[in-house]
Amino acid sequence: MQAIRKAGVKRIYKHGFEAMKLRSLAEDVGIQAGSLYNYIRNKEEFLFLLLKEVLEELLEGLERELAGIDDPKEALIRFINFHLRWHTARKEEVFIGNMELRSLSKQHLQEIIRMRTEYESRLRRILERGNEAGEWSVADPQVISYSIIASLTGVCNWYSPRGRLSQDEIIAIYTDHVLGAVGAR
Amino acid sequence: MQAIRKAGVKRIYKHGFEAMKLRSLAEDVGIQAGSLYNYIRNKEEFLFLLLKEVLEELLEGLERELAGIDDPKEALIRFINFHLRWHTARKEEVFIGNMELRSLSKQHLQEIIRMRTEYESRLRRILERGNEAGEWSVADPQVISYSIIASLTGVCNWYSPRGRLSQDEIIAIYTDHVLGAVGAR
Amino acid sequence: MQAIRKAGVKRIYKHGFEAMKLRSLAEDVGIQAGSLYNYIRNKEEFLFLLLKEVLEELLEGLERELAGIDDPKEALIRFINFHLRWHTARKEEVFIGNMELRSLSKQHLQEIIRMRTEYESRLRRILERGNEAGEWSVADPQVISYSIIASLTGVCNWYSPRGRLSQDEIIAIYTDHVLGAVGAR
Amino acid sequence: MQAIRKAGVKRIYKHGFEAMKLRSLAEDVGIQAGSLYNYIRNKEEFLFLLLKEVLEELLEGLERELAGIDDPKEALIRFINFHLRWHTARKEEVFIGNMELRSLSKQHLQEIIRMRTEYESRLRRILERGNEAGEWSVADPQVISYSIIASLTGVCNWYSPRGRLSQDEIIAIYTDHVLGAVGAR
DNA sequence: TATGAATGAGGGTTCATTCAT
DNA sequence: TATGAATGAACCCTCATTCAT
Repeated sequence: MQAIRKAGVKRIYKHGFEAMKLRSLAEDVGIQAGSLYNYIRNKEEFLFLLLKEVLEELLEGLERELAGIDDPKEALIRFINFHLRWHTARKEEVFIGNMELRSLSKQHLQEIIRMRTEYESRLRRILERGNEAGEWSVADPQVISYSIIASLTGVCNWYSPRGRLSQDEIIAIYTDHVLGAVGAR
Repeated sequence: MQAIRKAGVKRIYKHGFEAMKLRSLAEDVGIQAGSLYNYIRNKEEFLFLLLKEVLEELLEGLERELAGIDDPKEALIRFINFHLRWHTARKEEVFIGNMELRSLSKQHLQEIIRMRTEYESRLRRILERGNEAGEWSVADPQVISYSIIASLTGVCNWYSPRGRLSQDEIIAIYTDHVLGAVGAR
Repeated sequence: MQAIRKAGVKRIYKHGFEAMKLRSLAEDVGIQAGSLYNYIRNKEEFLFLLLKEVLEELLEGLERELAGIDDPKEALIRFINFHLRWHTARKEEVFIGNMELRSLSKQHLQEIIRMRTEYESRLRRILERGNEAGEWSVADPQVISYSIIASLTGVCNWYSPRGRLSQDEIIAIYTDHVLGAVGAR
Repeated sequence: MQAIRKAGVKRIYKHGFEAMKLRSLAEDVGIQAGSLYNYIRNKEEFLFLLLKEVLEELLEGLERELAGIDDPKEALIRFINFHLRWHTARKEEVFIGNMELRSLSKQHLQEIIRMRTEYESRLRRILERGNEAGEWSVADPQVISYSIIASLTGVCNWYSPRGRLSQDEIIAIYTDHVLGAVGAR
């Protein structure tokens, strides 16, 4: 099953979910297409479970990262750090999570959206707490949280482990950038 | 033909390019599927022409917006303004341009990428000119240009003409945000 | 379309509806399987339309046969005559109508059942009118109408145009049999 | 094994033999599909054995019912009685025996047909003996035997233990009906 | 006897595309 | 330019059946 998951992520990342043929996926793991159905109920649900698992791990990871952190600036820095690390390390899964939502059923889409919203709201609350603490003065925490997340997530469009910049360098650049944007440099 | 274009944009935006059936597209404009081929060569080329036209207008628009502007800060402000105005006004086409690249043939993809890169490079050069002019000090203009564009483009994921914020308010928020980020507030 | 219908009846009669492959049906009429879908919406609906048309013609035929007949005995004789003629002449379609109901969707099944019930009720009413007119005395017109119809319909299990008995001989035998059964010989 | 038989009869009666999935059948008796093959050789043979057993019991039952009866009228009455009792009590198995013959292999079909023919011939011989004894005068014993059996068997299309009529009432109606038909009321 | 994973052969259906009219 | 019937290649999914454990 883990092999199917892995092969699925690779294929979906490369060709898109609709273009991924179950026959090819099966071939990747060395079984017949029909045998896949011992592990998945259907193609759409397979995608859903993939995305759900990613989001669950993402949420848990963030939870752990922010546990016990009260200072808003420290929290923001950790958020940036965590988000970038995650979105470079598991770039493929993240990419799928942004691209293939349209292939989900209505029900499944709702659940995924719910989890994403929950994740995003963590950043919004950090920004709000910073406002309250006088750490910075962000005019519209909602919009700015979207802006920051979009900006950070964009990294997985061009990041490569063999690229010019290391993870740490990227994190440094973005951290400085975002802190400047909220006025907390 | 313009009717086909319009219907195409709507359908692709709503369900994705692969999920858009030519039969449905034909129905939208009141003809039979076969008749579409009097206007398009095939489905993939239809997508390509759509995207190309959008990018051409985008590039021309930016050209006009920045014509004769030498001051980097002024240029940056105008870039933000233009990009947001465009990405809220023609949100659907922009969205497609970000999502459906995978459905293009290799050749067509290259051409689209080239145009996108050209567009992005305008912002990078603005950032570089600001560095040279001492207007700000952006550590990595390449990365920061990606960051800014991702952040601005993200607006089309949530913007609605009937939403809480007007175009102008959104522009104000983002302009302040980005200027802060580069240290030119 | 009529060719498809004809080929469909033959195949369903011979191998059963579930066993009829659309590929074979298409082959029978000299087209590809996919082309069938220019004429039918899906396999199940094809069956439904087949059965519905048969039943419509059956009902219309009976209507015409009994039009203006008041005498119950005369009506009964005509019913027997009509039913047998129909069930020998269009034996295959009738057979399908009795065998393949289980392959219909709930909705379609209901509609077919409704038409069958309507047909059966004609005989029941003839029996009732005979009771009222003192022509005969049938204890339970409902049950007896079922019994008569089952008995007559059974003919299509063994009838063959090249068999020992002609249509007319069969009709004579059954007419005498049924009249005796209701006590009107 | 008896559990499988029972579950099989139920499923086949309800959805038809082709529509009965071995997976469902296995689920009904609380095992996996593969385990069924410890009890059956394959799906088709399972059906055959089902039908054969039913017909064997039917034949034996009739044998016992008619043993030592010489009088044709008495024999006819007993035949009607037996057939109806059987076809109401074991309606589901009988129904299958009439509907699912097409799913049998050629060999198996022949054997089943042989048994059915044997059963039917008992009635034909009763009618013939009645003719010889001057008890009645049936023009075509072959056809009339088919007619009577079809009429009686039809009862399992509408009979319900909780219906308007009891088994005994139904038997009374049919007996009177058939005796009238052969002219022996 | 039971499991459960695997097989492999389709089966219905879809859909971009073609082409004679 | 429009039609509509046809193509043909695939695709997802099903299911009886097998077999190592």
